[in-house]
Amino acid sequence: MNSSKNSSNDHRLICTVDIVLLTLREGQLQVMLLKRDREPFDGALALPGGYVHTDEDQGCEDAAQRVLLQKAGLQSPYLEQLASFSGPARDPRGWSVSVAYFALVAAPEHGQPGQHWLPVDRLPQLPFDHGRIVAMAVERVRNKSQYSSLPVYLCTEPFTLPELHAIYAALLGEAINPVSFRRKMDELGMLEPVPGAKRADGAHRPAQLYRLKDEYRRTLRLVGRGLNA
Amino acid sequence: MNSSKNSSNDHRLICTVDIVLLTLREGQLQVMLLKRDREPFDGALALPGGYVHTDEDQGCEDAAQRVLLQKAGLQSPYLEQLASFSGPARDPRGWSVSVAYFALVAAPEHGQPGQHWLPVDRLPQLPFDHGRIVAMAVERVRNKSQYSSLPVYLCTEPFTLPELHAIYAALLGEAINPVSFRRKMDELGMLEPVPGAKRADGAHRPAQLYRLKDEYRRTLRLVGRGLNA
DNA sequence: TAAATAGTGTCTCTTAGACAATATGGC
DNA sequence: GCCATATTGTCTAAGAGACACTATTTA
Repeated sequence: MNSSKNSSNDHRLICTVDIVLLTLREGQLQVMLLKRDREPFDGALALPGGYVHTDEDQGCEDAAQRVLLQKAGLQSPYLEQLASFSGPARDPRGWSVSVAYFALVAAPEHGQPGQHWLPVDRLPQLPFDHGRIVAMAVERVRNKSQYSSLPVYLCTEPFTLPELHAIYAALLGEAINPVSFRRKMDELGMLEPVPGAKRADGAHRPAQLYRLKDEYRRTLRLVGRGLNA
Repeated sequence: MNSSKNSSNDHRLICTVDIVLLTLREGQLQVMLLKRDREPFDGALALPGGYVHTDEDQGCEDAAQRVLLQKAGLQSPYLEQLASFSGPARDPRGWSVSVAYFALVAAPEHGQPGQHWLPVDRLPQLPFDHGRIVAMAVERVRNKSQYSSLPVYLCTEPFTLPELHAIYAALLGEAINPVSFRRKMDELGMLEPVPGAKRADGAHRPAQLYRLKDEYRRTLRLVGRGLNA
């Protein structure tokens, strides 16, 4: 049965990667969108993405890194697979699978030309199913922020504890007890003070600068019991 | 540049789904494997899987449900997307993407013919990258069991609290304080006692039987602060 | 030295775990 | 009634939040 479908070519389909590149600026989680320069949806703002190149990529994550470098000029920020999205209708070119990733970076000083950073809570309608993809990425990031060190990847090193505290609070959308916050960061043992370095930022006591310990630079740390926000 | 690759056919590739079907029997998490009846790896034990059928599936999840029905005779147990696995070498047929799902079922009375249930902690070498896929599924399930109602999908309804307690303990691999466990289940408000129904199981007080409230039948509940095991 | 934020000490409150007491069915 | 496990009550301990206090800088 079904012999007419059994050539393996019948099972080949379009496979792309899409990147939800997130940062925090002005206290808001923002996503990077690019203006598309080809059909479909030529001219629309959309997630950076592209085809998987089977001749060079060793996996979809390679494709994601490639897209990130080419389209955002970024080398290896925090990158995590989000989920795959698939179906006959999400891409007008036909039945497709997109393996979506999300990446976190510290707010870039100068965006590259053509990059548009938009607050994730006030996005226009996006092409394909990019709206859903962004929504899932945001949910994942907010959720993980409750019980992990994920938000450090939104900071430029070195950073102060008050700065990191503000980032957690912005992500979670609520105040976090500063005493508990310090206790937790202390327990995690992931940060080390930069000797003698402080950040003065007004007419008051300057804050100690911290950096990630090397051994935690590429690893998430989990907070016992979460931040209990 | 690259104009030689720009026909969309160059970007089509093999896409499959694989299912990690898990259950708990004899206090162990076990995974269902099938003996493959074709190349590659003809005759080897492997995860049930199959090609995505672009002519009938509305998405990879449809394909997963289809595979689950055809190969395990199961209709819609708990099913969740795990992750996608891809690369040039994982499948000898060429560069491929597999969207992996995991599913939970109560221990089936009589396995279907050809099904092999093996404890996840003592698996032989598996073909493709199925070993890695199973490992990730197990990690996900154990992790989610710490702070959600996921394990109820491993129970046959109705069940008693001591039964559910034993399932959590087996999954997490450690004792759980029974008083805290009851408190948590109570707070979740997800279970309701089946009026008058008890399960007698020896020369002692029988236990109250519970069932999932309808509104929670397809939803995970999250435990505040987890089970703190 | 006043103002302002950084950072610490400590008390309180919530919640998890320990343990003891009670309940109930089979024998 | 005895045994074994179910179920509940209550005390204790650990950890989170509140709040007050000290530290350190600029103006």
